[in-house]
Amino acid sequence: MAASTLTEVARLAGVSPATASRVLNGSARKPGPGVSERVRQAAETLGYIPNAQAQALAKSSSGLVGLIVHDIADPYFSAIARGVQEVAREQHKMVLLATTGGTPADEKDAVAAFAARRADAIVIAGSRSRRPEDDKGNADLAAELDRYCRNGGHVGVVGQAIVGAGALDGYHLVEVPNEELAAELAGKLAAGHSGEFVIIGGPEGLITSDDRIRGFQSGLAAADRSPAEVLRASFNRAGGYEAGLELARRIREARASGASKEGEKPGLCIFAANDVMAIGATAGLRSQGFRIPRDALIAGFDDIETLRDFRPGLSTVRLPLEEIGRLATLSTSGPEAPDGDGHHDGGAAVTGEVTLRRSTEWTP
Amino acid sequence: MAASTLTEVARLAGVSPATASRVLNGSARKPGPGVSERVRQAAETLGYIPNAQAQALAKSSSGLVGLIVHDIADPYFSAIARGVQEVAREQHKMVLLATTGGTPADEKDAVAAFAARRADAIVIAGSRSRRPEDDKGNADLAAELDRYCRNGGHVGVVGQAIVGAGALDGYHLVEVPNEELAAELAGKLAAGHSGEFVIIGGPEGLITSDDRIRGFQSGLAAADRSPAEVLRASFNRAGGYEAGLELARRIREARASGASKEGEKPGLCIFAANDVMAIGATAGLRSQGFRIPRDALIAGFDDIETLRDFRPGLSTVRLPLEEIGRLATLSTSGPEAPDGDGHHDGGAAVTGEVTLRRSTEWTP
DNA sequence: TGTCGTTGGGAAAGCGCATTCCCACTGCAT
DNA sequence: ATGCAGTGGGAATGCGCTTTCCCAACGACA
Repeated sequence: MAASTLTEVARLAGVSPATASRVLNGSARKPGPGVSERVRQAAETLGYIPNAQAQALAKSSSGLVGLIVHDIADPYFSAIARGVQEVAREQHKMVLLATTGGTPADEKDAVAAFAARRADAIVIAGSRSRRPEDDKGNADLAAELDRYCRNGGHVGVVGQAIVGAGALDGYHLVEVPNEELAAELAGKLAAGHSGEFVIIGGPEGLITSDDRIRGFQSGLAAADRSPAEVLRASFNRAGGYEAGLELARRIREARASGASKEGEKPGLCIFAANDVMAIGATAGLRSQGFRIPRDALIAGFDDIETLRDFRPGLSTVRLPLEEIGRLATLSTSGPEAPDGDGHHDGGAAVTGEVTLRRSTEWTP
Repeated sequence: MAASTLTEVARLAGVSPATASRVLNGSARKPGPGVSERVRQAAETLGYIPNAQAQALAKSSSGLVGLIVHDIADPYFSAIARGVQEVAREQHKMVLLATTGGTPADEKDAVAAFAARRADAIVIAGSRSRRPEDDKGNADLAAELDRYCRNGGHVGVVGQAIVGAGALDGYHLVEVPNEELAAELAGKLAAGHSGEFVIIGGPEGLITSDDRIRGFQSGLAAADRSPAEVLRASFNRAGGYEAGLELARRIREARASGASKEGEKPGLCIFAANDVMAIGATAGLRSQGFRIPRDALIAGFDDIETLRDFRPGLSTVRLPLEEIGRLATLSTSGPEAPDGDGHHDGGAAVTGEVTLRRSTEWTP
């Protein structure tokens, strides 16, 4: 038994398919009440479910929103996904999920797949990269996106503009003031910590990471502190863990050389470019017997939900992740917001909040 | 500029649409090499992207996998989602996401939407409910699913059979031995704890929760212990937190009445029906000044990834969540596995592992 | 009473593709 | 030279729905 079609419903109701279509889907023309009732009855008894594919084909709009993330199980992305999902639901759309691990080539494939499905909008979360080895991939991705936009698609980008993408209509950006917030964080940390700073960042070229690092450094500079050394690792917990091990080694050396002592105010304050790295670093340090904030201070970025139950409370920058997902999605469908701030589209901007917790608070 | 169509490609290549279709999509009939090359060229220069909607309509198979979860930002679900996503990717399918908060009515809507999109398969994660107030919703959901299956759809269910769904072909179950594992956990905990047990469960009727509670009780019984009292709360962190507050009150009373003393081996061992509840409960207790495992022992269930960085290490039952997602998805597309175990389909089963950590380990 | 605007419904033309025929042509055995 | 299977390509149909166009019936107005 195949699913019943509009034609069958129409026949049962004794009307034409055209009429049936008019009553069952929100058409401009409203048929007479008697007819409507008959059609609705027929649809009910047949258990009619409209074929969305056919609808999409006929009116070339699919009711689909594509979402591209690095990893859906990463709390940062799943929070954004929740926001996207909410808006999609409100708009009676469905979200199509693609996870890419951040590889531009995979992201390009995802965009192509979304385009093939004629998704009404695409939301891209996750940092773009500027690494030379990704140039080719980025160019391809940008080309794919441009094509998608030229064909009438809308893309909402979280964080930063797509490298190399044209300034087309259809691009919408949710700006995250990573640099400013990182600077502010640095300032506040510098006020409470007189020792050294070190940064755990993602791979060089990862824009979000770079922005945060740059911001942090400039914040340090503004507080008359010398620039922090930057450790590079992958932009996830594993990377943070690695870096944590390395830092443990250094602390141990400092202790051995007498440059610092256990029980003293820690000489090191770590800034990890995102929370999961901070968590990883904490785990790495802990595995070597070091404690936060006893032996080192540490701060992260994002304020992912997981932190609520992380001990010690991690200092970080609160980002309204769910809201970011919402905004990115809304921007793709919203009214063509009047442009006033120099962007080529009505992009939205969010703000964050520096949140100091116990991980950067040393008490004798 | 609208996206170019197969017909345009065909015209450019100087062939018929039929031929173009044959070369660009894996058809059984392979056109001659000269023609193929021309068509491919034309497609390339036009930037042709096949319209998946039209393809789906024509061959009635959409390459879509629907995934239904309660909340995509819950680590339990996002881990499963990751598994589903992986398999989908391997099979060159895309996943459609729906989050329902566990409401049967919403789940029914999601199934209908997936059916409308002619999803090749639907994976339902998240516990079904048996509560009377959900009877109607469950029945509707089951009816919707039955219809979907009868129309040739495949559904993969995580955990337990759909209440009220017929024993149709098309249902595939990934069995999770919640009851057995909970019993095993109870046994191991009873070996190390001579005091009282209390269970924090989800709402009565939530099958996963009920299964785990029943298992835990029978495990206690097997160890000659009296049944634990069951506290009911919502099946998430907030529910756990509530329960944690209540338990804090009780511990305080016990202390006040002299029934227990601070610094003594805790008289209470808590079993939360899932990890996020356990985490919530821990937070609730902590907010009242109580510590784990100093003032109470606690264990959870699932071993979500978040636990890796949760202190104290939470005793739990390790479930291969990602694998569960994978299996559920594979089961919907796999070979019609020979049936031998009495199920009406080739359902898969996973196993878990009791994992004891510091949260249930009291040291003076 | 005749004409004109309105209304409610049907017929038909796609939307972009897959696929089933069908045809022209080749190479081979008879 | 005739028949045949086999091959590579095109024409046409249909997937299920929307939407434009068209037509009949109806009321109102002069």
